[in-house]
Amino acid sequence: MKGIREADPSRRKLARATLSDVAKEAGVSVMTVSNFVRSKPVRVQTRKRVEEAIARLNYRPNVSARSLRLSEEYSVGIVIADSDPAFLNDPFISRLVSGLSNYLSSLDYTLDVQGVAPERFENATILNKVGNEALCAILCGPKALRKEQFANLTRLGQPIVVFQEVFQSTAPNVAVVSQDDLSGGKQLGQYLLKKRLRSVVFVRPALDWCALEQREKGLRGVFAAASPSIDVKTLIAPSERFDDVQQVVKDHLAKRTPDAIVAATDSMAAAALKACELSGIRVPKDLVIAGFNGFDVWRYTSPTMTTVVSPAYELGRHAGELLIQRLKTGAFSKRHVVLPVRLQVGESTG
Amino acid sequence: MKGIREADPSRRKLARATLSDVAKEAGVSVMTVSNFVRSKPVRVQTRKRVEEAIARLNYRPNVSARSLRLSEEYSVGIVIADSDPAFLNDPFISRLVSGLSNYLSSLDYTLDVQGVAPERFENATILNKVGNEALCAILCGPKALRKEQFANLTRLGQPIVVFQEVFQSTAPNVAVVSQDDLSGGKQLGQYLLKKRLRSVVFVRPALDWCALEQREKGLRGVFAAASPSIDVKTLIAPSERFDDVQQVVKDHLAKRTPDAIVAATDSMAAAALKACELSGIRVPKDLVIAGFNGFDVWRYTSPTMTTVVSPAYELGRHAGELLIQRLKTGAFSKRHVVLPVRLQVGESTG
DNA sequence: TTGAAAGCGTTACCAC
DNA sequence: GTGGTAACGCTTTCAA
Repeated sequence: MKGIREADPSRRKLARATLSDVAKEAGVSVMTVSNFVRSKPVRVQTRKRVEEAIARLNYRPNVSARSLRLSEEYSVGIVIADSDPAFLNDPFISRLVSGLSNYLSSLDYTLDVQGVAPERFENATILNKVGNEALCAILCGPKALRKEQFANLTRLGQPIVVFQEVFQSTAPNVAVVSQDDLSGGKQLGQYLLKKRLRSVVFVRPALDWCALEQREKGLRGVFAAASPSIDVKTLIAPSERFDDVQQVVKDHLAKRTPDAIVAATDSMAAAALKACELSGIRVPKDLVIAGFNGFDVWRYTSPTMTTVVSPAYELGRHAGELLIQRLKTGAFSKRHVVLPVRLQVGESTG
Repeated sequence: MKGIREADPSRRKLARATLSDVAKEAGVSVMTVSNFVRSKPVRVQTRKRVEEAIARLNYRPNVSARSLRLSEEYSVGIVIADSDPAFLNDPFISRLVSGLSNYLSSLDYTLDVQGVAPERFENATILNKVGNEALCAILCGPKALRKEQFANLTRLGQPIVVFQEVFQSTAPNVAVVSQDDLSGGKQLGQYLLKKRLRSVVFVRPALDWCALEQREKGLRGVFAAASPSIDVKTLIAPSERFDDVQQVVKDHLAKRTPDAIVAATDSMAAAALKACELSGIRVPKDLVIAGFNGFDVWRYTSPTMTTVVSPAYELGRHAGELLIQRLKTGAFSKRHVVLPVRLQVGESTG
């Protein structure tokens, strides 16, 4: 009988070569093979035989068995609450996940990705299996809901990093990683202040989203401190979808033309720009526009968009570092990390 | 002694409650708990005790142990070769992965995501461990390299779906899922034919990329068949980066102005549009522009972009279905799937 | 340097 | 309906 058991079509998985299959094939003991696989010293002569046997049998280690034995999973999960089924499509999220994934890969960790509708967050299967040593989460939805989800995450006991949240982590297993959206709002506000504006409209989606609050707060703070006469209005679009934003801005412009529109994200700013174009309002001549994120959208518009650049990739990478360190040392080195953002001036503000 | 062992900070992971911990706590056997967890019939009375014990101990099943026992991982991996570290940032990839992830989640499967530089593909850790029942892959780079990677993937023995590849799958464990880029090129060509063009420039990155070849082939085929007098040139940008494309198009426009520019993707088309703008060429009046993908970029430009819409999300979803069916039945129902694309006319072609 | 045995947490199988 | 036992593939421990 050969080392590999026959494939059984009724089984889900093809039977694969195991350590002992390789051992038999190479005429050595299991431990010798195991040592070889884990780069422990093995005599050159034996080493060669093992190497050949592995190649012949196409052996690859079974991570489940290894994990079970070591109580280490070498795997991290990320749950992303988003109302869009194409949750990775958000450039903030795609960059963040890329950064996290790359850092983990460099340490031979695996990243499990799962998106979930905000209201079904608790049902995400990734939360109900112990298969990851640690978790990351991006929450979404009304504050009360998020608070509950945050509390439930804490209760899981695993090391967890939550992105872009306002809540304080009360448990030693939870850390929060954010970008400085408050400062982003301030930076943009201070820049716009120089434009001697009298009226500003802040466009945001109806969705309760923590970063947006900070952006608006920073912006309003600057204007309020500088001059009480500047009129700052908030315009709420039914969603952050292009058409919704465009419509809401268009309707507003039909009534009056402000000096500036600041949108919660660049793509919303692009929608506002389109609305201006359709309303015959020239940007930046009649009206200036700015957004947040600084990913790619700012390049595509004409004029190019003034924006506040988000360090999304670094957010993911940073979370990875924090988590791995937590796993290695048993404690988070920091429980709250805030990365800086940076204003990038484009043509849309003159 | 309590059921849960003390946490040992030197260990990577907190010790968690096991089935037998719960069994002791509830005063029943391990099997009863196991049965309960897996929704097998358990007497109501016992059921309640188990339920409480689980809650008290915060028990969650250990997937490694389960996987080991069942030889089922309930996990699929995807390797994405990309020269950009923020590999998920490509909207085609982010949609594809979202579609795959959501389908798998709905069946309680997990998705492991790993990006890798094209030349380091073989080193991707996800390929060297058995921890996924099946794999998906997006290759990238010169054809010869991709062919070798394709062959190596085949050799892994796991069920595999490769996206957007030209190679025939010779092994029963490999399927290829693509979109009909050839037809996309043709559709766009046929539409442009009505514009009575005499000269067309196709802009593409230097990178060898299988979908692009098909798009160009489809496009050229239509023009060649319709009229040998139409001049079709290919303009190669050093990369698909915005600046690179913009520069290359600008340089070309300095020499001559074609009737149409077709770019390999919408973001490249946006770069071409910007180059026209800078060169004082009016779109679509002096020159028409079109791209491929139909994700979001087409909305942001002004004029909006004519494009060929890619079913990226469905590609991912379809691969998921194929893979799960393959795992269940032991054979792929189809070894080659091609999803249709669709022309979407915007303002950039008049 | 190599080998034998125990055990990680779970489930299939068979008794009761 | 419930419980005991063996086994999944691996690594740690201890002996040779």
